[in-house]
Amino acid sequence: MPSQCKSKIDKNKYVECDDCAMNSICQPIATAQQSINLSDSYLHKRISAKKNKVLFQQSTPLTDIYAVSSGIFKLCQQTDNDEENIIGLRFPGELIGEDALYLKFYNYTAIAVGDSSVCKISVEQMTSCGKVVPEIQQNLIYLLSRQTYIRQRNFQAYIGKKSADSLLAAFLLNIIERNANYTGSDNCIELALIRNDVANFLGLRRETLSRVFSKFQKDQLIQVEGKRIQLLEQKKLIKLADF
Amino acid sequence: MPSQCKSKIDKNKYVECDDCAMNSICQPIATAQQSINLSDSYLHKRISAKKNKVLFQQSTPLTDIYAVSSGIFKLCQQTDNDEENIIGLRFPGELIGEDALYLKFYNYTAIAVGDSSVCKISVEQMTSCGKVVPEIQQNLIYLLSRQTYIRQRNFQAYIGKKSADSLLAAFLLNIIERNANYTGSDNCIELALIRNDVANFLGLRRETLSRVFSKFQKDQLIQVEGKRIQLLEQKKLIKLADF
DNA sequence: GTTAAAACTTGATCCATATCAAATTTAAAC
DNA sequence: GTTTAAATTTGATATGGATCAAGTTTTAAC
Repeated sequence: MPSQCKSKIDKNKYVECDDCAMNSICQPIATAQQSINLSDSYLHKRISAKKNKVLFQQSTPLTDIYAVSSGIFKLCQQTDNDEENIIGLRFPGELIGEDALYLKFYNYTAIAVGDSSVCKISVEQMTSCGKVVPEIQQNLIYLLSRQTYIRQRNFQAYIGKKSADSLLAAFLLNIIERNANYTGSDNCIELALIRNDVANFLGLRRETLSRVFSKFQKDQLIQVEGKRIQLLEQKKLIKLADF
Repeated sequence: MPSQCKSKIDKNKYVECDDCAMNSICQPIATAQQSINLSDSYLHKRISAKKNKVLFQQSTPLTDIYAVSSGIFKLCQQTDNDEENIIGLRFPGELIGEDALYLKFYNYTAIAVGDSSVCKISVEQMTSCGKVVPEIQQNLIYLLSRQTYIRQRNFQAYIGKKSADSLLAAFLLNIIERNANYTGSDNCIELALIRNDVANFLGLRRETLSRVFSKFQKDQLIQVEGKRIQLLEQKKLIKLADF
């Protein structure tokens, strides 16, 4: 039996630090000498970001990496044909910009979908700290290896999928899984994204996406009420998604 | 004018250590005390892997991470419907299995496409070394951040693309870029993969892929001779790929 | 080299998604 | 609250890729 789905997520709710990917590099560290509180040096917590706020622009030099604290961010790239492609989404507890650690430049633009908030770490200052506190290095390794795994899993979810049904099924399962800790539900989500953005991300037209949503509802696979989407038949969706 | 393309790549050619993603964690490290040669402790160089050799099976515990030294490996997953999905390819200089550092389990099966070779690092032994030689940690951070970037870039290349034309264009540009250092060519590749595997990876049927290959040749975008593929109109392909 | 199997290509038809068009619902601005 | 714009849905038609079928080429086995 599916777990109860809260009718509305508290807009002011931040992700728990324990559920945040940045946790390993933002918590106080107990060393032989003392417990260092890093929040004073390189960490800024829960900075508010209004709807459509641009965290950083594609091609600008890396200065900070972020973790989503509340809300959703979309990662966009301009194509040669001057269209905007959404190439990723980030939910509470997830990192933004950490893939620029290697390149030193951001390679997409990050935009707040609705009113949101982020925690922010200065890369320069963290690197300085890392030279004197080895634990920071170890924690960064953990963070990056976890991130590598997540990226791979995300890639697998979409590569080789073409049918609109399997794409939407994969998308819904993916975002609900990624938000389960934050929302407290493993079958339901309040998705602030408009359909147009979802279609853009999946490479479908909005009309097609709308039709698949309608079909899934008719077939009793999902239930939609405004922004709220609930999965009714998780197993059938997994089969559809070809996981 | 496109650079000359060698008619055949030397089958016995290994990737240069300087061009290998594993480089940062496999080279001798100069410490205050001494230069440590890690090849004695956790590194096995250039192990031969015959065609169809399985490096590791999906769901088995992580023991080693690999770098391709020569040849190509395909990463496969079994779906619920018992089909084999190719969810990734690895070329010389690229890592395999490093995304399991977080999960501790491999989440795909790695198979040699043709006769190949790999360098292999024991995770357990490397971790032990890392505790006494801090430089190893720093190098591992570099490696993982680079890998995170590569994954993101790879993801971007395919997400949101549906047309067979754009998928193949993106694929060709992607693999030629990834192999440029190894092959010495930025517009040409000898692809050991059979078309069936390419189609599987891209989520197309082999007939469709064949037709797109034919069309690209007719339109003078590429030139194909057996396994050898040369890009003639890189700019048009970039436009097609919607990069 | 000969034979058999595997890989690749091409054609015809069918179906899923894109496209074009218009109506309806929802959200934002005033 | 009213007005306006944005988002979403639904219908009709066109198109691109899947599917089925058969032939050709390439590769592997002997």
